[in-house]
Amino acid sequence: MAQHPSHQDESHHVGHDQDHSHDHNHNHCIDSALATAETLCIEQGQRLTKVRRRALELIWESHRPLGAYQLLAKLAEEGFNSAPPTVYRALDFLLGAGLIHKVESMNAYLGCAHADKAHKGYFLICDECHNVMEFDYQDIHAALIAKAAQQGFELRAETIELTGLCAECKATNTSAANTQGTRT
Amino acid sequence: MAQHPSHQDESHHVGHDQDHSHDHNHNHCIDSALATAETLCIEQGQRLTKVRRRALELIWESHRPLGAYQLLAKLAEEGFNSAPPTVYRALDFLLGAGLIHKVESMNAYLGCAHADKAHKGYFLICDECHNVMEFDYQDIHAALIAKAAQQGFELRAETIELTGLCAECKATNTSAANTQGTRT
DNA sequence: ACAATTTTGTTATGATATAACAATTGAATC
DNA sequence: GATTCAATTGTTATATCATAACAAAATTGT
Repeated sequence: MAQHPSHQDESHHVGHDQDHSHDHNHNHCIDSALATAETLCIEQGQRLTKVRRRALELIWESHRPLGAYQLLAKLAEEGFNSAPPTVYRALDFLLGAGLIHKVESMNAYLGCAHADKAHKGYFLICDECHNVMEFDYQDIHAALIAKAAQQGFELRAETIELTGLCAECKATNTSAANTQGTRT
Repeated sequence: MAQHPSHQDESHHVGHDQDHSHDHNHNHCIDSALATAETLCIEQGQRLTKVRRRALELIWESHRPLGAYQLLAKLAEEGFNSAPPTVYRALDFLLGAGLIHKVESMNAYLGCAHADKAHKGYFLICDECHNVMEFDYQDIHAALIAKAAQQGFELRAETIELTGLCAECKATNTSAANTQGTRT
């Protein structure tokens, strides 16, 4: 069900248009994500309609978290309806199915690298280049559940958004402006 | 500098208009927070002007995270300027000084219970009553720094927003609708 | 008082998201 | 195939959250 070999604490790099050779083939990610989505939806009797499917693809194709209106523009280019409810409905569906995350601090949407129903969204967000890396961390997950339970709180979803400076920007920043300034 | 005895992993309850007898005197929190704010600002040569000070008070007086426009309305009632930049400037200042947090998933603002410059915002947010409890957890903090460093990422700020069902709502929910439905 | 800086006032607009209701499509049954 | 019901999409309007840009006023240091 997961599109990556299931390491316990794996990380998934999102972004880096210019250089993802060190990473993996992003097209493979998209294909896997879509396949997973199909399976999940069928299993749950939900309909991955044209606009929902295409929205998911576009989100995956984007190398950064995608804003709702950015996504809407892309959909409109392809002949889909261009009114906001179109995109928000697709996003709601995909969020509900656990196929994407919302990065709250960016008001932007990102393919879920773990396609689970656990609603965990753990992100490293670079202040400079705005690339986002999703990570998983079972120990943290367990600790948070325990901490919540200790307060009598029943945990349903977790959002962790860590901001700072990514490795690339830390390197380039000291010498010159980084190469990832463009956004789209 | 902290307004609570400095437990390692303390929790601070925000909310519960009807019942905070089990908790502590909220007025004390406000007074302490304001005193801390004064001290911090003086130390750093920053000016806690009337509108900034009153904004901070109002945020603390609110028993739930306060939206920018809610705060703006309260300020306007008291004769402050009623245009959005007024409130966003105050919020920016208070955020920058580490005196408040933004709850990203609610677009709302909350007094920082630890008045530190570490920019940690760890929250338990109830889906039902929308009360928010801030907590601190040094082990998680350390683990996140380590995890980030492992990716070459230099951590600057942390946001953890955990949603689910609080103890009160878990109890009341099973029998009847909870008593905290109103939103100010 | 004067100049420099910070803060606030003011107008306008941008960006994100939802409400409400009509029209269409899909799926299940007759 | 026609009928019915539910889910999805279209459409218009509006709510909510946030910032740009520049003018006016207040504060600080000299």
